[in-house]
Amino acid sequence: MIKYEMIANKIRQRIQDGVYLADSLIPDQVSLAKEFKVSRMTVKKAMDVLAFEGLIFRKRGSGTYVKKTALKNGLNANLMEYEGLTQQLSGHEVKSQVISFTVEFPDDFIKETLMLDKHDPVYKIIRLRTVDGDPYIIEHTFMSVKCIPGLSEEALDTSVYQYIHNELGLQFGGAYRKIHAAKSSEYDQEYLGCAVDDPVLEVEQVVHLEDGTPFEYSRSRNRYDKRSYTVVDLQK
Amino acid sequence: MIKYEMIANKIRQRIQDGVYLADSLIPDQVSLAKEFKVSRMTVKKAMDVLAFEGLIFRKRGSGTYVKKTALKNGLNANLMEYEGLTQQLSGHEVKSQVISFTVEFPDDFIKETLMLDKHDPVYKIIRLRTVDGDPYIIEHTFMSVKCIPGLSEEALDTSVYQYIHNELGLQFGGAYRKIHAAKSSEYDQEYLGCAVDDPVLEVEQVVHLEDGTPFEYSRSRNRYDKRSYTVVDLQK
DNA sequence: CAGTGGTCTAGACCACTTT
DNA sequence: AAGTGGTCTAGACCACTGA
Repeated sequence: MIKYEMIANKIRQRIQDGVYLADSLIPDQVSLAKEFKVSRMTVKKAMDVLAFEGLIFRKRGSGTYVKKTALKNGLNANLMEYEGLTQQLSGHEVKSQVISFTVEFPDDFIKETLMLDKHDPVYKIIRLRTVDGDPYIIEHTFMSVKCIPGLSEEALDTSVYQYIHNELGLQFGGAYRKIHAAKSSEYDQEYLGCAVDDPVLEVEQVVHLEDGTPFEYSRSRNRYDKRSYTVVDLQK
Repeated sequence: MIKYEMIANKIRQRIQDGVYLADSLIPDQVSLAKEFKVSRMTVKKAMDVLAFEGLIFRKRGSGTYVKKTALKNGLNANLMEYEGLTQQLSGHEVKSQVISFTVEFPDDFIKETLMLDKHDPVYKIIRLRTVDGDPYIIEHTFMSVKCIPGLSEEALDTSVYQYIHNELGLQFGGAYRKIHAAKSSEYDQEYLGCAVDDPVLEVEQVVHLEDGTPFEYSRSRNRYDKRSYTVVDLQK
């Protein structure tokens, strides 16, 4: 439907198919505009998309090149976004076991973090995530009831994010994450089945809606031998 | 010089100054185009910049709004990019102590990771980074000599990245990072001065040039009680 | 239905690189 | 000097929102 996306898709396909080789020039914008029968601005916008994805880079006066790493990091880099554990480990049996699901009034920290009034209740969720039966992550989540009404244990079993997006029609606006190493607590050891001297990888995050409203604060403690956190920095 | 950047700067300033309030509408693109005496496309491009920075969001048919979190996360979020430790902790005395600086031929892993021939030498650098005299990070770095010729101990004392950018005139193309928790080794304990049962936060990274050439592989082991890794996800 | 932002055009000028 | 990508214009049409 949208022209510049269709052109971006076609060029991306050509890179993937080796029509345009890594580390070499691709046709100039004027030629591509002629080929696709669009204006040059539209071609440029398609190129902006591919540059954003890290597939190409441009040198003014010189031309547009395919990056050396286009095929290696390229296509899946975008899919590696944080969509929960479910999407990341396809081919394995990923399960969520709800250990507790309650509602309470927020303490001062949660109240400030989620920009709530002290009388606004929050869900408090503790979930154990297992892969092929082995415990990987124990996750403590606080979510604003005001933002996310009608959350049920059923939605927890599948994907909370799908519930928010599909059922409530809300858009995400991003997240702020802090990653630590920590000593495992007895609680971690019990649920993750890790040794007393095993550390854990803790990911603390605040997730926002499109308008900036923070709706979730969570801390997930990951078995250090099973999980790492990856970041792709595309130097925008 | 560039119009859309100047307009973006002015609008950003107005958000910062409270002329445009958080969680409320800003003037439509046609009005702004008239005010700044430019075409609407140019205003839109300025808005694209601010949307990318997470300051505003747009709803087709409705208007352009300032995000609730514009002031809180907004301006510094972009500066928080990875520029080494030096920029992150201003006001403290950050020092780099070079523990070893040698050149050798790459092992198989480094050869593959940096896309080298087995006869291409690499720098091997071990540095201890201290803040106000306290050890924070021990960093093992491998850099391609072919990519970064003429690296000296002098450049290590200040900033390797500045040397690459200013002296060699090379552009960065981003990085791929993997963050783990790990048990501290005797080596860590010696240099970081941490206890036997202290974990470390390990950041493993491959840094690329603009054209995709990987020029650095490094593993930095951080004192778990002093350092964490933060990620801002703007949901592009 | 009026107003909003998103897309697209055809053409212009500019900054820059390469020959 | 020729060719590249970046910016900008004035105007058009579209999809969507909200009164």
